[in-house]
Amino acid sequence: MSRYNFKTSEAKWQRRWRERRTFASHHAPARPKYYVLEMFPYPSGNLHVGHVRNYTMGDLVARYRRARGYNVLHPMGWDAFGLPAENAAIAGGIHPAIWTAENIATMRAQLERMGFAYDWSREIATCHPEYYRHEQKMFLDFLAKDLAYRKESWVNWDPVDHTVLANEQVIEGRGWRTGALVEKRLLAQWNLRITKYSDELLDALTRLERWPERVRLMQEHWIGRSHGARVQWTLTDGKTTIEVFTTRPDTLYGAAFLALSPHHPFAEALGSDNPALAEFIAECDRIGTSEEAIETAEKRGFRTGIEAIHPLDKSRRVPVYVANFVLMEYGTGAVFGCPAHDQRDLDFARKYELPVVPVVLPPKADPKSFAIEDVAYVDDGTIFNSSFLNGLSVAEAKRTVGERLEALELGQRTIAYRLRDWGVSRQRYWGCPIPVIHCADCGIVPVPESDLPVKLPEDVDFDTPGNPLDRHPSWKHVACPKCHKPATRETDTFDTFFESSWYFLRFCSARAPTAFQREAAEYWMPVDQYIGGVEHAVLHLLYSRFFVRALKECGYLDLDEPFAGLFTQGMVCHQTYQNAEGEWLFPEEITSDPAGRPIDESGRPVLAGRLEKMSKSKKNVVGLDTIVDTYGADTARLYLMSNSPPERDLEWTETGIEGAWRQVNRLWRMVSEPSVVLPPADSPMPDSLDPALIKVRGLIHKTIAAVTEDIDKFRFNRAVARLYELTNALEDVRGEKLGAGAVLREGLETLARLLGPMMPHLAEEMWQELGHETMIADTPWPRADADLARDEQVTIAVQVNGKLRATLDLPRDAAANEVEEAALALPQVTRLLDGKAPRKVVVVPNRIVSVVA
RNA sequence: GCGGGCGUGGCGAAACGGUAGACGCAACGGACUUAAAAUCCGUUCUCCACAAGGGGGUGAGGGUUCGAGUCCCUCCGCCCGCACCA
Repeated sequence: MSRYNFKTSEAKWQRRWRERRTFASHHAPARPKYYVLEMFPYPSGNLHVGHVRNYTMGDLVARYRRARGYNVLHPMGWDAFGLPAENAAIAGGIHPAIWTAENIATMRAQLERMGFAYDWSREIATCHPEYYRHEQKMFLDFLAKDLAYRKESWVNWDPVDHTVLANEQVIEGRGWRTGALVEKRLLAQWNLRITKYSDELLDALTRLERWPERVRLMQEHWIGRSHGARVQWTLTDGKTTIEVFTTRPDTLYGAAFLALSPHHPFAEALGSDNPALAEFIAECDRIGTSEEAIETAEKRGFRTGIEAIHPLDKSRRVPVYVANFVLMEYGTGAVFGCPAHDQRDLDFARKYELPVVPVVLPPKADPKSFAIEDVAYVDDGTIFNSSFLNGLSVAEAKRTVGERLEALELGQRTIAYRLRDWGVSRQRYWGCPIPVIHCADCGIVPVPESDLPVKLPEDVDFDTPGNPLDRHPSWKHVACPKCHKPATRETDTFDTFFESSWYFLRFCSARAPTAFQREAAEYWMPVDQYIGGVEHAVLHLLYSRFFVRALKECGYLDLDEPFAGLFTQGMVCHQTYQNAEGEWLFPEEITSDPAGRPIDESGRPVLAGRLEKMSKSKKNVVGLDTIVDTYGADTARLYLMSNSPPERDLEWTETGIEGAWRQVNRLWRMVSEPSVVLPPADSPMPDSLDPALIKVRGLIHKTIAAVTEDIDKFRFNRAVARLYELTNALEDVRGEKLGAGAVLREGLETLARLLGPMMPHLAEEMWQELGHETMIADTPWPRADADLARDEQVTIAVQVNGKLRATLDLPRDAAANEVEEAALALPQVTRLLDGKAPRKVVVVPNRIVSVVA
């Protein structure tokens, strides 16, 4: 019984693909192209099983499309800037560039061992000046087009990483990498004007038909377009006007107060001569970052003593508060409160004993008795208590009041967005330098293009916290390009999402002297199939969509969207173990006591924890090298594609990978020790076959059709099941039947070709063993013969009153009346009909007969 | 709170509105073996029955339909995203 020798086989085919440059892709405008891309990895040190699942899917698609005749681009590179490299430098004294390069070498070798069909000639690493120089140029172009600007603003500060974070990088008030509570800091930093494209980024989502609905919804919500109105309120001091934004101008007559953000300019101005208010504002900032505030989120206000005059009824006054829940960054930083129709305003009004006047009457409610208790009424109804708006619906009132405000020049209808500009400055070393110079006389001066790239200095020290670029003895001191007087470089570097926002363009012409060659990009783009984790649903995917728009505006290329098709795969999970103290344990640390209960090395009981995403901290990581050493790349690839739908999480189990290994050996045995003598390759199929073999041939062609459809629809787990089914059927092909060898050969060759994208080494080995000189990688995808795939006999279910009572085996496409007759003649049916005629009979051709007694 | 998704055997899961549980894992029984591994054959939703056969079954309840895991309504549970966005 021979075992498949994956070690020699996998190395052999990897070498052959490499030597023949099988997967190098070439610009060929006449051919249909297909660009497959997996989100490129951060070179953290080792590839993990989750990466491999992602890349196996991409590789499967790439090889499949190649077999289908497409000119495929399938590149790989490294998202090489980032904090872990810098942290390694701080902890271990190794330079980030060296740490990164070593990790890349390790991970590239791991990718090669998996046999992925990448065009390695296009490999890029974003930390190379040959890469990042181009984004420095882009930034200068953005500056020229006013798509980049510098602004002092309240930013998210991660106290662990000592850097600013973008809004998208703050999850539940914590830094996305460190989990540390984010603080608010007032800093000048560079922003990219993503909000310029708010409408376009939102509206174009509907055209991204091959994106998951959920990702589109997340982006839609993130952009957060709200229709409303701006309304001017004059204060009783007679000189100040406060503008508020509202989505409910129809409730203007229900206004009970005005609330300003603590950072609203007028609030700050009042605070400067009111110590109590200044203290309140300071407190808001303090509490705003504490854990307690995020959990309790108590609404608090400071009554300024000033009143605002109702814009549509000068006789009415409402108090003006400074309130902790009003955000300066959204709308105008000021709101009017209508307690009857907004829950938060109601809570605030109850706390400060403000009047609650309903202005929207629910359907069928009595205007005399309707009152708000603890719950604000937020649904549609009829406007009342509202002067000229009385009797209108909410929608009508919004329009009418909008028109009136505009006529009186007291406001206008407008749109507000949740999306804010993307802050890209990071106070760290291991990133792309921002190519500007600060000059005392000339202000901010862009680095001249001829001076690009601004390279990172190599001689930096990490002994003290903070940004090493800032304290480097010489790097930042330069002459101002304009006036030539001493000036300093910007020492912030770009957010690393800057690099990943355009790498897919660089791959189109990875060695071009410019960022990319326009014709190459316009040929290959957009990416036809992009594959990665859902964690980038707003971050990377939104930034990239913005980038292609910004680059288009700067004249780089004509492209609307970067990714035509997107697939977000699930995570790979694994069993975890914890002891009574909640400490995570490695599986090797666990033994069992005499009663068979799991215990740790010191005899304490162990709890089998829940399935968790593999992570070092939870000690449930399965090492990729161990898997490949034990079972080979194809077995790992097969297991990762089987058992779970690709979008769902996959549980890693030892028994599961062993099952895949059994299948690999079964397939190998079927070709190396076939149960029947096979005719030579390319022999014709005999004219007559045993009926059982005709069925097997039918299955072969059904499998081709089904696997093709499954791969097209990203149902890899079903494709695997289909292939197992065919394998099971081929195992039953025995020599005594007429034509067995020829059918078995057809079946095995089909299997090898269908397995090609999934288990490429084994497929090549099978193909060679079957006597072929060619490679599967160069063999077209098999075609299903529809005539062969069609069954001549079909099994038809017979239901009586909705219950299955019998089945009928009949020739395919039998006439409906014959099928009905046959069904009604069945004893199981006549018994239930009890001599009576059926009330109704429904015949679905080749499927079912439904009899109603 | 708002938005979205999902509930099917012991487990991962299949199922154009048409024979629920394909395929795999695990388990059990058997063959081969001195033995084990590997391999092969068989059983495995559940209940009644020796069997033939029959009843029940896709989170719960209702509805549409000749026919519902699938469509509609109500509820329960789990997961994810956003969260003071005015």
